[in-house]
Amino acid sequence: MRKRRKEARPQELLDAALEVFVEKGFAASKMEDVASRAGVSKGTVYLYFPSKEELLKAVIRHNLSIAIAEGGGMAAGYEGSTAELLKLLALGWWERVGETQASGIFKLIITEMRNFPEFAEFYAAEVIDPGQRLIESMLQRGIDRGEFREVPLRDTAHALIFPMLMLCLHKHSIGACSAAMAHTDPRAFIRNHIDLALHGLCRRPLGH
Amino acid sequence: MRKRRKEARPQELLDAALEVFVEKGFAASKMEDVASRAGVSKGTVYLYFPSKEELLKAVIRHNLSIAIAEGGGMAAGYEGSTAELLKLLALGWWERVGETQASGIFKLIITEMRNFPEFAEFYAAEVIDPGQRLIESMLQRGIDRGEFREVPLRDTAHALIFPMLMLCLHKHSIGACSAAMAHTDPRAFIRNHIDLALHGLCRRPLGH
Amino acid sequence: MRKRRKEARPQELLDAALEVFVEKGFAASKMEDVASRAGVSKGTVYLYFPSKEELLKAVIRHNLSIAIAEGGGMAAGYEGSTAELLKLLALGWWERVGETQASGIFKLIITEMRNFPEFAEFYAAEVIDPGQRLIESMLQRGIDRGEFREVPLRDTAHALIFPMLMLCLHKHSIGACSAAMAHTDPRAFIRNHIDLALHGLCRRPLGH
Amino acid sequence: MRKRRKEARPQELLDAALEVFVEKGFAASKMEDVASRAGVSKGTVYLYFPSKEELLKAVIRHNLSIAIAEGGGMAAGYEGSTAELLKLLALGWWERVGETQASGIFKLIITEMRNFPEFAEFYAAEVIDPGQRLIESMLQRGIDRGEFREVPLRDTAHALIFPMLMLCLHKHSIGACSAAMAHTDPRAFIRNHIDLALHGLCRRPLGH
DNA sequence: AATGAATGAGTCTTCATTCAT
DNA sequence: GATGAATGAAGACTCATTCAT
Repeated sequence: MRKRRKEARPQELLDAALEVFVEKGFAASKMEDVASRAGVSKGTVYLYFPSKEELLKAVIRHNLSIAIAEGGGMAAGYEGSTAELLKLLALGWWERVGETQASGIFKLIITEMRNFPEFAEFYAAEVIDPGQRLIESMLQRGIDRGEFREVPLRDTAHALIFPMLMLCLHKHSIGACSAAMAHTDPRAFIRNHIDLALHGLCRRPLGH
Repeated sequence: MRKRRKEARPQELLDAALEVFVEKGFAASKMEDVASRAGVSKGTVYLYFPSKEELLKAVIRHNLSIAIAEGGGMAAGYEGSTAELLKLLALGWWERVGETQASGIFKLIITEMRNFPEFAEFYAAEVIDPGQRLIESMLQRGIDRGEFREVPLRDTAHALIFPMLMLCLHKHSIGACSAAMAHTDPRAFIRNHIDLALHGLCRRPLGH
Repeated sequence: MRKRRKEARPQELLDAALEVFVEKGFAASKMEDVASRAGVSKGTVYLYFPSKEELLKAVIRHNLSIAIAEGGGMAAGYEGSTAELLKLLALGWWERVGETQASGIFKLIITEMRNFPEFAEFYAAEVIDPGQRLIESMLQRGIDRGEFREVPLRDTAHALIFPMLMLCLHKHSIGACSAAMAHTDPRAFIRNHIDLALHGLCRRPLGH
Repeated sequence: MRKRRKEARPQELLDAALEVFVEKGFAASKMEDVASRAGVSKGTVYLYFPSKEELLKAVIRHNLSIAIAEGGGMAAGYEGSTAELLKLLALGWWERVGETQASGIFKLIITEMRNFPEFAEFYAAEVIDPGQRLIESMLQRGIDRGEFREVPLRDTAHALIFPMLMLCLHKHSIGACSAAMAHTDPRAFIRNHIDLALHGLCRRPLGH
């Protein structure tokens, strides 16, 4: 237990740090809050991360990896309709990222990117580009297979992704303030959002 | 430099504060930065706002008023098709809010809402509710006039609004980091987004 | 009226300053408080006194002069018993100093002397010394006339003066906090104090 | 210098704070002065007291407790003459309070009471009342035993106490400015003060 | 002379970071 | 490895003082 604990420390600290950073924002977060949320003392954090800033970077690297890893893979080798695939992808991503604490990473990124422009590069290269390429390739697949009409790939990809991100942001801002304001059913929203887009994408009316 | 401009000062300070707060985040912003961006000294800010927190509140109140004021009005008395109206509304809002500094307010709101939950109430009552009701009423108009198919009003309204907000956030986070990452043409994106949604909304294929 | 006002300014400012300084202490007093209590604006104070410190010095000089002026004179040429003279002197001083705002000067002196040791010299030379000499000469008069027994002049003078000063301090500290704690009847206290000193507590001389 | 002395720190800080506050006055005292007089750095004070004002309150509570504790007790069970008892009490109190740093508390109280009226209540209830009752009961004892003539208890108690307090104030104001002005022999003064009160100035009761 | 907007030095207070235990 | 007392740089805020009007 002691031993296991020790090896789990960095992970526990990253989780605690993510929570605190997302909740308060990086600048307003205190190392002591991170420490106590992880159940250790102030000094201990410094045994694993040399500074607050490095902790932030580690938090971002770690959680973006998760988001990235969850994004890929699903699409490859899928046989069914692209419409179905898009819906599966969106709901799967939500389940594996949006519903976990890792979803907060997007709030963090948006908040802190201007203070740490070094993230921009990393984020663009590792998250935006692959994500965009993934969606664009799926749109292209739909177009190629005659499912979708011709649409501008980039803007349409964004139009598909943005509401998903907003859902994450919403959850960690106003949605965290009171139950009343939280989205009652994010999955229903996602289904509707994809439906709407698909209706708009498809050459002919979808059957319902 | 000692100019006497008591009347213009509050506005200048609010503008400077918005810029700084959006850029750095509230906690990481220094009052002195706000002051110098407004061309005054540290102490002067306190002649007009009693504390950093009150300055934030004033910034939010002021800029949300702007966003609200721009949102309403346009729809009333419009005679044309709802599709056209939606598109006009979206582009008009972008022009009058999205393209101005006031667009940063949404980043600020999302960032700071958990630290100042009092904003949540205000924001929900004064921005989200009216905005949502506006969009929902337009959707209903489209449905009533036989332009749109039946859709869930709330989720669809969100699906329409979220990409607009993301555009604002984008502009003030990654979009501000380098020209390369800025959205090359937000208006084209909006047109495409609304097009896509309208395609999805309309009972029959739109003519192009 | 305008003209008269102008000439009265310094006096009005000194009075206002004394009140504020005695109430809050010098360091905690704001020039603006002094100004507004005198019914003028911040800048005006500086037309009459070059700095807060100089204002303090002026306040002290001015009010000590009053206390000094009231102290002397009365004794000279008095014909009656020294006991009577002492009582008259004490009550007269209370009436002319203790009951006026000028009584606060002693609180101010005691409070600020260590911060402005330059006052010590002035105070010692202009107030303590003359006051002590006055009382001592009266005690000597009583002894010379066979009214009083031989007592140590200096300590006895202090023993006579200290309660008078404490009465001033009391009035401006705890006595100012609530009516309940104010001395109900300072004159009765003074009469008793002098009586006690003159009379003695004991029915007959104690054996030592 | 990083010593680990959590236990002794509060006491050291209270002592340093008393000195500084008495010397400069509360408002003019800097936390850093308190810290350095206690041999620690600025930040350390805040590990033990949450604000300057709370530090003041703690200083006052702590030192008044001392003054109170020293005041009581002595009188109970004394068998000798009341005159002797009064003298013992006065000299004992001076030795245990007046000669220590704690004597400064009276200057602090008088100075700050109007700024912190909450002290007034505490001070009245815990110091003035008990002190007065103690002296009054001793006067009553003297009267009951035929040692003293009938005197007004309250005013006479004040007349006995006030010079003792003035001695404290004197020590921390003018007495601290130069050796020349310090009371050369406070004990002699006290002895004389009590003697005077006990004895009376006059050879025989004055006729009125 | 009088005003009060503006300034910026000075203080309180916080918190990332260090290091003796 | 873990702790938490201690540090001191940094930032919010105040207010004596100045000066254009």
